[in-house]
Amino acid sequence: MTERIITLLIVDDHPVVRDGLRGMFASDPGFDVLGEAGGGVEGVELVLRLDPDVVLMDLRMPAGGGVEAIAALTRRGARAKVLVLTTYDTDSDTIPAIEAGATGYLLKDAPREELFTAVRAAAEGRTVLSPAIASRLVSAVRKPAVPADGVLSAREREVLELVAKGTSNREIARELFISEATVKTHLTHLYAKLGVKDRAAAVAAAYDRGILG
Amino acid sequence: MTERIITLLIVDDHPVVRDGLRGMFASDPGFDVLGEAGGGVEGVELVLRLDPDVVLMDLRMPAGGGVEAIAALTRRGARAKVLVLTTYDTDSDTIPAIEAGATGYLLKDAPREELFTAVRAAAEGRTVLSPAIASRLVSAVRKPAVPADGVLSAREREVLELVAKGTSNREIARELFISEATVKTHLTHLYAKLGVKDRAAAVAAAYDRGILG
DNA sequence: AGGAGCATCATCCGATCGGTTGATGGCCTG
DNA sequence: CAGGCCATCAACCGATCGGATGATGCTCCT
Repeated sequence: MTERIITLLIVDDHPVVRDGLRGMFASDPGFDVLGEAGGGVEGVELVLRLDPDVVLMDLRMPAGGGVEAIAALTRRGARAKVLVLTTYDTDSDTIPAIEAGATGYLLKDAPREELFTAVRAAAEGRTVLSPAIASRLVSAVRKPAVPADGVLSAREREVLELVAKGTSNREIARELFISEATVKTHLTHLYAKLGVKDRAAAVAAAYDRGILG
Repeated sequence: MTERIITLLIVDDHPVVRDGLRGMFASDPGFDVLGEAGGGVEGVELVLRLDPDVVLMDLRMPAGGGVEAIAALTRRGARAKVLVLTTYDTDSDTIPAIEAGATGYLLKDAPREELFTAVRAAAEGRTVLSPAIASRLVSAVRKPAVPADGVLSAREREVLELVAKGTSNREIARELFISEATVKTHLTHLYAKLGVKDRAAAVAAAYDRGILG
């Protein structure tokens, strides 16, 4: 792998941040900042024109949101990898940004070396996530495990799974080698636990809480 | 934050790997390997008995799969953080492992220092993902954005939404200012479209296809 | 103009469900 | 060892559902 120079584009509404990043990357001959934009719309234009390897993108911007910009680039099949650089890890746009096609997601307080590493990784298409973001992602995926799933007993879950497949009580009984009465008992119990009154609502509640899915 | 010693448990079916890891961590006074297990079942037992800070867990094991072991620990509310250490990044158990409650996920070829860092991070509850795994996670999150419905008519969706809330046909009729007969017609139609035979299965199918949720 | 799809309504009936009450035995925890 | 949670079973009954069938009127597209 040849040590190519990585071309960059900086998109951030704060001139101070843009200058800071520009200076930082200028100090390393492995990078070349092609340009800057102060908003998402302008950023998309520049990306299409300058075709950088990596785009450092802020999310919160007045002139064209970062997420929309990322989505626009993804839609147009831009070659550039987008590395989100944001200030707050509490940002609610985290997941949307990643869904929109961001290659990485870092906090602005990341140390200089980490930033460099991340940009190189992004240029190669590798995913880079700061720990806080990784946690958030994991939580998003884990929605089934975390939210108190210990509510239903194993047997009750088993019955519920069959219910979700459209199985009748009698069939469930046969399937699980128990009597229909027992199936009904399990159902009444899990209705109470889920706070619903029929099987359809139970299935919905189970999906909402990640018990099914 | 006091620099506490981090206690470890190693779960892997290969003695060589166990020895290697043990030796590696023995060389650093910041870690204390409490024990080893050769399988998931044994691993769970040891975790409950020794109560380590971090568990290094292999996924592919003959005696009790890693994913099951992680799920078991999560279910029992074990304090230990699980750091998955596997050989292949193509492992299909990646997502399940994380869903089951793994705190981190690394490849075995990770450099020694990275491993140490990851263990310390895991001990603090921070999420650690190797790049390949991060990519996989991102893909998993990004996937659900695609699915389109369009199958059901607006009215049918409306009925289905109420069904998911446990509303009876009669109540749905009142709610939508139509007759109960009409509600049933909508239902039979949407059952056919979704390929199911009752309301519970319809709700499940709708969640699976992203029509509800 | 004609057909397709949608929304609306009606009736009838067997199948299924949900609620209730009551009971037995196993397992774990305090 | 008592009390709690779980799994199991029973019998009964009213409420609800699902299926079949047939019909009317609307809109959209061809």
